[in-house]
Parts: sequence; structure tokens; C-alpha cells
Amino acid sequence: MAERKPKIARDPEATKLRIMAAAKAEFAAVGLGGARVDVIAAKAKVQKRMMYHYFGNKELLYRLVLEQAYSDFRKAEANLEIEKDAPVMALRRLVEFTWNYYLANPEFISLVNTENLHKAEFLRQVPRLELLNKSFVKRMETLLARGVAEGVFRSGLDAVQVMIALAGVGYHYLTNRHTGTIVYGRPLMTESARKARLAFNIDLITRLVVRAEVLAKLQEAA
Amino acid sequence: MAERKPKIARDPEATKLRIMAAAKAEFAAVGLGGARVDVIAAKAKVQKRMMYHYFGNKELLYRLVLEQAYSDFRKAEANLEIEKDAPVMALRRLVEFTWNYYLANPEFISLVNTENLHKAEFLRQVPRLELLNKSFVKRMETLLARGVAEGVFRSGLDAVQVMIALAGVGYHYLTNRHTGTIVYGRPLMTESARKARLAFNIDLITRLVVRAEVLAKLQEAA
DNA sequence: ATCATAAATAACTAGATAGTTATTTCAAGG
DNA sequence: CCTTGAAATAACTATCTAGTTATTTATGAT
Repeated sequence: MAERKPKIARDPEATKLRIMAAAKAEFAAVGLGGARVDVIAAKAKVQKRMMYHYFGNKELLYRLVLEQAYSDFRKAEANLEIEKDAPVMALRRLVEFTWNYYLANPEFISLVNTENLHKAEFLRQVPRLELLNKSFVKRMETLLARGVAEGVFRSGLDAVQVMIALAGVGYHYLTNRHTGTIVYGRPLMTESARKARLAFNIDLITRLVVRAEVLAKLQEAA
Repeated sequence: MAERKPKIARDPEATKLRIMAAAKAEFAAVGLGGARVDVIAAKAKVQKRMMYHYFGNKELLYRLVLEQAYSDFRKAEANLEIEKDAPVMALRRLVEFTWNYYLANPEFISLVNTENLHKAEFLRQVPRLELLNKSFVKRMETLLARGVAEGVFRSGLDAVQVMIALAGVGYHYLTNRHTGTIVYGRPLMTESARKARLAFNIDLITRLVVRAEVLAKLQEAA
């Protein structure tokens, strides 16, 4: 693997990366339908022809950007070692992680929205995706079971429903932040508003999962 | 107001309505950037020129469609008479209403998503919107206060946070139904899946708002 | 009836846009 | 070196698309 640093003239890897980064920004900013190939090329400081050379066409580029975004998210999530935490703390950290990831990566949310507008026709073409995600359902199942065994979580909860709720309370707030600010007539994205929402979401998910008796004790402690 | 039924040749009101309906469908299906004026005209069975005649341009038409969608939603919500219900039941009916409305009006969700992609620049131009929405915050505040007074809701809850959570748990599930089906590897939109999710969401919001002690009694009763 | 006005039709245009063709430049292996 | 294949550039095109111009047709008030 050629490992020389001072490459400037020709650098296919760097070119591909620049195109991917520009495309991610553009697709996230204006959607697949709104994205312009010329704008992507200009942002990437690359001849438009190179996009076609490396990626084929606009839709294939989009698909790759989407795939990358999902993979990045799951990779980051995998780094969270919640197995050592007490169940309540593990749950809390999952809510925090999800919230912070969305906050730090608004393009991810936007790409997911775009993909749903297109009825997931591109994500459907991505191979090996289910496998990647199945393990996260398993992880939540394990966490829930652990909490039940320790007597802190209620039993009978559906891991997928909990995961969707956990993601949803953050996702919805952030994806609709612009209309939300207008509709509710107050700022939703100031630091204090964000802090308040994260605390609210942690409370919400905790109440969903933790047994009522344990909840009372948690409140005393806090 | 000319009130004759057998109008066929010229009917400006009907023409406008057809254009609005077609535009709503098109904007919801492919977003503002993806929508084509020619497609809207064809769907509405109207000369494209009429769209410009009645609405000015594509963006003004979009703005009107968006405004209409919000107004329809709030009108439907206003018809819900929750004031007579016991607080827990009122809350439950709000969750059910929101869920059912989103389910029956997927275009509404899609339009809200589109609008957020555009950072709410069009909704911001809609006059009288805040007023319309402020009353719903008030309504939730009243409900929460009533629940607290009756000893069933916990105190100190922020009405806006509760409203956003209530909307969010339904919204996120439905707007991401296509990617969700793939990511979680199971159908999310079958009748049984929808029923299960609604029940889950009712439970979630109830647990958020109702006092732990009261919760235990509710479960005994059920 | 008829006339002013609004509704509707048809054909057009300027600019944008995804994708192509044709050509040049570089870098590395023999 | 020099040849070969990939990287990069430049210019082009067919098609699409929002918005227009020009014209005809129906309607309702006088």
C-alpha cells in the first residue's frame, strides 16, 4: 500500500473523500431532489467529471453517502460500553449518546429524512445493513433483561419499541427544531433549552422502563 | 355567494381546490425541490398557466399548501373536547388523536419535514400562526394543572415539553417507517404493529405524566 | 344583446441540469 | 526513458423546467 505523504498532484483517495464530504453536506442541506451535481463538484473543488468517474451517477453517490452515514452512527454507538454500567445508568447513557450524536451530526437526521421521503428505496439496496442493526436490538434486549433480573426494570417490554421511543424523543425535537421554534413560540436550540430537553428525555425513558417502586427511590436519591 | 351546482365550464373555486390538492400530494410525495409544476398541473387536470394565475409561483403555492395543512391539523385538534374527560383519559385521547391524525394524513408529516429541511423559511412567513398554536399550549397547561389539582399528575411538568414528546413518539415512528422497517427488520405498519405502537405510546405518555402511586392503581384496574 | 372581466388554452423561452465526449497530464513499472 | 493506464480537465448536449406571452372563450352585470 503506497504510503507517501507529500502527494499533491494526484490523489484519488483524497478526491473521493472530498466528493463524499461535499455530497453529504449538499444532500443533507437540500435533499436528493434539491441537490445539484455542479454544486457538489464545486464544493469538493473537483471537476464534475470525477464524480461520474468514481461514483457513476448522482443516485449511486447518494446511496454511498447514506450507507456511510448509517455505518458511522452504528460504529459510534458500538463504542459505548454500557455493559459495565448499572441498568438505569446504561439506559441513561444510551439516551445521552443518541441525543448528542444527533446534535453533533445533523446531516445524519437529514439524510434519514430524505431517505424516508424516498420510501427507503436506496437504503433497501444497501447490503449487510440488517446484520449491523440486529446486534443493537440484541444489545437492548440484553440490557432490559439485566434490568429485570436486578429488579429495577419492569418486565415484558419490547426492546424495539423502547429503542424507537429512545431515538424518537430526541430525533423529533431536533429534526423539527425550525418549525417547532415557530409553533411553540420559544427558542428550542439555546444551550439551556437543549440541556432541559436532554434531561426531560432521560426522565421520560427512565419512567418508561424503570419499575414505579424503584423510581420513587431514585427520586429520593437525587 | 353564487350557489349553483351544475357548473362545469368555468369554476375558479373548483380549479383552485384541484390545484391545491394536487400540489399537496406532489409536495408531500417528493418535497419542494423534487416537485414539478408540470406534474402538479397534470394531476390537477389544469393548464399550468392557471397555477401561476391563481397562486403566483411554485413557492407561494407551497406556502399556501403548508399553511392549509397546519390549519387543518389544528382545526381537527380543536374539535377534540377533552375538557370533560378525566385528566388521564384526556391525555390518552390526545395521544390517540395525534397518532390517528398522522396516520390518516401522512402528507402533513411529509410537509413538516420538507419545511424543516428549508429551515422553516416559508412557515415563518405565515401570519397568525403563533396565535393559533399558543392556544394549544394553554390547553395542555390547563389539562396538566387539572391533573395536578386532582392528585393524578405530577407537578412541575413543562407543557411544551410534554406536547413535543406526545407528538414525537408518534411522529418519529411514522415518518421513519420505511427506514425503520429495514433497520429493525420487522414490519412496522401492519395493523397489529400499529395497534401495538399506539398502546405503547399511550403507556409512555401516561407514565411520563401520571404520579407513580396513581399509576399502580391504574394497572390494577386494567 | 353586448361589453368588460375573469377563466382557460396553447405555444414558447431562457436558463438550468445530469450526464457525455474528447483530450490532456501525470506517475509508476518495465 | 518510454509506454500504459488511470487521474484530471474542458467543453458540449439533450432534456427538463419554472415561468411567460399571446390568444380565445365563457360569464354576469348592465
